[in-house]
Amino acid sequence: METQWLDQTEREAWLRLTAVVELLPGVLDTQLRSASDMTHFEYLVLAMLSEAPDRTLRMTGLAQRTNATLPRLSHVVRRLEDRRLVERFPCPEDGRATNARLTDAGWDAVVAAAPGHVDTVRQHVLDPLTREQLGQLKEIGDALLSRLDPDGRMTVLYDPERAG
Amino acid sequence: METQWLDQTEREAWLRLTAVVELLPGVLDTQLRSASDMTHFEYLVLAMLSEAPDRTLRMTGLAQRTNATLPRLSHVVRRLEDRRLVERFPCPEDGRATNARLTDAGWDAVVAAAPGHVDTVRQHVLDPLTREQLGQLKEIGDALLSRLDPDGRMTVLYDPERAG
DNA sequence: CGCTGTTAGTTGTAGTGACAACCAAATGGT
DNA sequence: ACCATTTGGTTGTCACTACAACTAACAGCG
Repeated sequence: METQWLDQTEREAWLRLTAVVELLPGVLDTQLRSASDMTHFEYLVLAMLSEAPDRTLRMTGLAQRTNATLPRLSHVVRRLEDRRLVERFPCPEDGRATNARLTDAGWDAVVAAAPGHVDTVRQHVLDPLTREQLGQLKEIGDALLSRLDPDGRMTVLYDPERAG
Repeated sequence: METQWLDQTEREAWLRLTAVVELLPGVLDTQLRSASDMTHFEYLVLAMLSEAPDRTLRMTGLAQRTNATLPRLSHVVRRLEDRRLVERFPCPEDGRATNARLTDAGWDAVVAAAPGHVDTVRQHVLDPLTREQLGQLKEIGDALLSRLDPDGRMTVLYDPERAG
């Protein structure tokens, strides 16, 4: 079967998506690293913990919420533990599982980093889009994620608890 | 000044964008690496060269077309050169500049990799979107890139030569 | 010319992520 | 009860990227 090449519309959309995917992480990382001495991914980890009940989450759950693989998360959490921002302890209910909990220092770190990060997100992503485009972006994102992560294993998009 | 936190619409859009940005590179890398023994970024480099006149581009131009920094590109091109997919030679017109040219083996490699790559892009990105959403994605991408890369230094979006 | 500044690119090194191998606890069938 | 499988997580190694420092060549100006 012949490969179906991209027509102009497809090419235009694809070109821009790749550019965004290539450039956005760098912008986020640079800001957080210089302002708060942490990676965007580290920020995500801390932020997810900060919103969890008892500031505690199992590694697997944390991995889902941060779109990460378990090995990657394990390394990062160990480093965060070295910096006393997070602590790990075995899960009482399941001997295999490990819980990660945000320390007070970790809480302070997220609280300190959040405003600058949110500003960056506004400046580079939210502000340039119209209200209508935000809605479109959500729909497009859902469509893509249905293929990128069919089982929704990584992306916990709806959180009925919070979606008040 | 108080930080303006994200409302629900903003949060929904942002959450999905981060997930896509986090997951898409992995999908592309995995497919290309297993099928063609190359990174998505390496593929981009080879593909851009393959479309250039004389299959040759200056490092700076190549960096722009691949949304990369010069140091990063330099390392990657050296590795590609080790694999005989690319060759470098000093630019005759400008003693400072270096030209990168795709070798015949490099050409064969892109040609071999392209169909599988395009299929992956179709499956994971293009197919799940409607024609209308493709247009929206282009507009959204342009809006974001106007902030992520204001000078358009990295993103060479329009290529009048090819945009029949 | 010579000096200064800018542009083009390379290289060293330190930090991170991917992948595979591994271990331990739980589950399930017989 | 017992063994096989699955689940949850960690660790080691290797490859890649970012950042900074550096070199070489051009350009402008006195």
